[in-house]
Amino acid sequence: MPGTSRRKDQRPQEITEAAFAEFADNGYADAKLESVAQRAGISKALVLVYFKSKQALFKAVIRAAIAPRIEKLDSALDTYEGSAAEFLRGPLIDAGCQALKGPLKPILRLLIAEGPKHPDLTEYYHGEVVAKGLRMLGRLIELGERNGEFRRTELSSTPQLIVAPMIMTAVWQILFQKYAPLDTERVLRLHMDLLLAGISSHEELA
Amino acid sequence: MPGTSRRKDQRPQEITEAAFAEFADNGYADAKLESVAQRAGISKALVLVYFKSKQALFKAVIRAAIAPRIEKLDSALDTYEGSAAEFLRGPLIDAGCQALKGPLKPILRLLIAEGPKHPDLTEYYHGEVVAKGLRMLGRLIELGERNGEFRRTELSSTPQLIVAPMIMTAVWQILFQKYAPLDTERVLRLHMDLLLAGISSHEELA
Amino acid sequence: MPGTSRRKDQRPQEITEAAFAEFADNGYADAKLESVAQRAGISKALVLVYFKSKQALFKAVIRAAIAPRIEKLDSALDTYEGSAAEFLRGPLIDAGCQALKGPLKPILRLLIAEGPKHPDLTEYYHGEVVAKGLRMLGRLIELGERNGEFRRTELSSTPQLIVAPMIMTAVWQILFQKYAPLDTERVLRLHMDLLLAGISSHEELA
Amino acid sequence: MPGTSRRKDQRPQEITEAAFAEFADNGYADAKLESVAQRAGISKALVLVYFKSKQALFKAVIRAAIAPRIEKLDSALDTYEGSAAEFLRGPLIDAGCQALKGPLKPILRLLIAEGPKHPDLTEYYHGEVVAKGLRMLGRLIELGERNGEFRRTELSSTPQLIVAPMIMTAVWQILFQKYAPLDTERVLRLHMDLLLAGISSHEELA
DNA sequence: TATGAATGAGATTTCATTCAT
DNA sequence: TATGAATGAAATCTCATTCAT
Repeated sequence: MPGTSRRKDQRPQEITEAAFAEFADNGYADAKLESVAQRAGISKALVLVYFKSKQALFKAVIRAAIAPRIEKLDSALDTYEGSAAEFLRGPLIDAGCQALKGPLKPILRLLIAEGPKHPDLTEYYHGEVVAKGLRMLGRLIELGERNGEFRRTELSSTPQLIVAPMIMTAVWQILFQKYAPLDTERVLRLHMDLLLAGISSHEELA
Repeated sequence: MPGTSRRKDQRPQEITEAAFAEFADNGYADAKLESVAQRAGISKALVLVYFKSKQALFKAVIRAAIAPRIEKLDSALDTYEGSAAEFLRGPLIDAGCQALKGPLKPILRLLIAEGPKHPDLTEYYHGEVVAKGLRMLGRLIELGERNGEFRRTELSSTPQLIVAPMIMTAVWQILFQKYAPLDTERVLRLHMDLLLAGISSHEELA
Repeated sequence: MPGTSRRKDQRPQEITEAAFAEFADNGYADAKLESVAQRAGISKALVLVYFKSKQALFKAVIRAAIAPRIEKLDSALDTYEGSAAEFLRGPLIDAGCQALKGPLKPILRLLIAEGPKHPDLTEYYHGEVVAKGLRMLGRLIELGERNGEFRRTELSSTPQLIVAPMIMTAVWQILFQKYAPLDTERVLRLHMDLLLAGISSHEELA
Repeated sequence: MPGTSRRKDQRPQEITEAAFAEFADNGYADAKLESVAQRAGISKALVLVYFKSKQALFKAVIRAAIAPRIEKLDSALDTYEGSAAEFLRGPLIDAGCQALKGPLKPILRLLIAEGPKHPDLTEYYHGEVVAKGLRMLGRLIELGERNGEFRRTELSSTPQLIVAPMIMTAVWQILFQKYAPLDTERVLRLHMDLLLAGISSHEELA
């Protein structure tokens, strides 16, 4: 029954949420606008009123899923007080666990599958999320080095290594969680232990 | 073309190779049997004579791409003579670099994208390649611990951490290589340095 | 805008004008109510308040475009004083040129394209415009024959021949004006010269 | 039942013929591939195997309908022996009558309706058919003038006037044939009489 | 009157798959 | 074995039209 004139401004979000679920479940190609519409409780056509095409919807979904991460990152380190090591062990691992419980895996999966066809998406994701996050980590390591917490290594210029286990875990859980579960927190914590042991400047003194 | 090369037993391989290229270029959904046939220099219909369906072809492709990795792994460590650290720094990093130059990325991409729809594939991949490799790495670490090379850590029970940077690099290069290239060898080497520093039993004290 | 100009009775005309432009530009099938509404500065729904359907709008547009022609015709000859030949050379050619500068071409195009689906439209057009005009031309020729200006021919019963070049020119300009422009006035004038030469009663006697 | 492997080379023509009928009946926009397929006794999909899209099919149809006219034109005048006037009265009128019985009207209707959206089609039609035909007529008139059959007029540079009644008749029959039939041959013959009277160098006086 | 929101119906197009040869 | 010809099923997208406000 048309003309219900419902919350127009909620609709886009309702749709992207429904679409995110559909895309996450089935991947881009197997996602059907029909299903998206059903999940959102609306007609197929209305989806296309709000998003010009399936592709446009997809991009909107990815952006909408990514956007919230951006703000968190920005303020995370700035407001932090404490040693670099404590940050790595505390907030960073927490953030990693959160991400792995949240939509990181679907996003990663969708990006890996469809990214090569949508360079603008990967560029956006890299610029807005990844590069920023890595820069922050790089600065953190440098801080630790200047502090004397860490010895000088090349880690600050390759901060990807800090989060590599997070990516690995995501991939693992996407592929193998069913046959060989991997405990996120345990992995991240162990990695951080080893990494900190590897870069700390002096525990060997003791 | 060597004698029109129409021997029945070469065909399957010719087709899976063509199909691998097509799948790698376009992903599963956008791969067209027509293109596969063209790449293989045969007719679309013949593809389906050898492989009952697109899905069956896909599975065959993945298996064919994975199979060669299996044998390599098996013999790698057994025949090795030298310290655990040397193995990690030498053959392992080499293998990682090789994999990243070879078909690891396409395979990873295809598995991540389509894996959830083909549990048998991921199970197979896990059982035949991943689990074996990780077991080997676990044993290697234990060996080093018994050697006295490494201190006792939980690494041997979470050997994924050893290869996490390889996965991370693959993902990175799939997504961002265009905007922010990442040098495989440098990453793997740095990671190994830090990891070994983290687990070494620090004779450096002496 | 004169006082928001929202007087109910202007609306229909505003809409048919907008619609005429849209139909003329895109043809019936490719004309979109959305565009009509935009051109008229109103909402799509309001178009359908005034005209029950796209088809109804189309008919109204054609009628509105045709209507003004009717009156002109009626009085044209009645008030004319002078010889038949002078009328053909003067007012008639002028009218033809006017028509070809005005909406004759769009109307013709729309009628030809959509007419067969709307017999009532073509019937109306024929009855109200074409037949009347032709009857007038027939009477004019008869007048000239009685006058002695023209010899007796069958032209008076086939007055379409008098305006054939006008139709031809319209069609030509619709299709080929871009590649091979045709000068309206030159064509009509030449035709009239030849026609009058063909029917005049005796100048060859001299 | 697939695989019938019928006359592959007849199919394109079968399809264009079916499509011509469908387009002629319904116009481009209302023509449905489904109907075309039915008329051709094949499946919708097969139409698109032979013609990449509806538009491509349309163009092929127009070209196929036009092509045969081209050859006829070329040889028409060249082989003719006799006076210019005889040609105009004989073969030309015959050709006109033929055209009006044949597919001229549908082609004209389709071109008028869709031409503006397909400039390549109208350009092709103009170049291959119209311009050639008109050039021929122009030469014919000049011939007659040199013969002494005709007096010097501008007709040779505006030969469209010779065929204007043909176009007019086509348009008339498309629109009004039902309410006010127009006899093709009578119209063309009368026009030719008047035209020849208008341009003849009137030795008839003597 | 006027509109924004919503939908239903339908058409083109794509492609894996089948079958006769 | 090998293929060309053919099709069925499905999915995106378009748009006139409706309805509640």
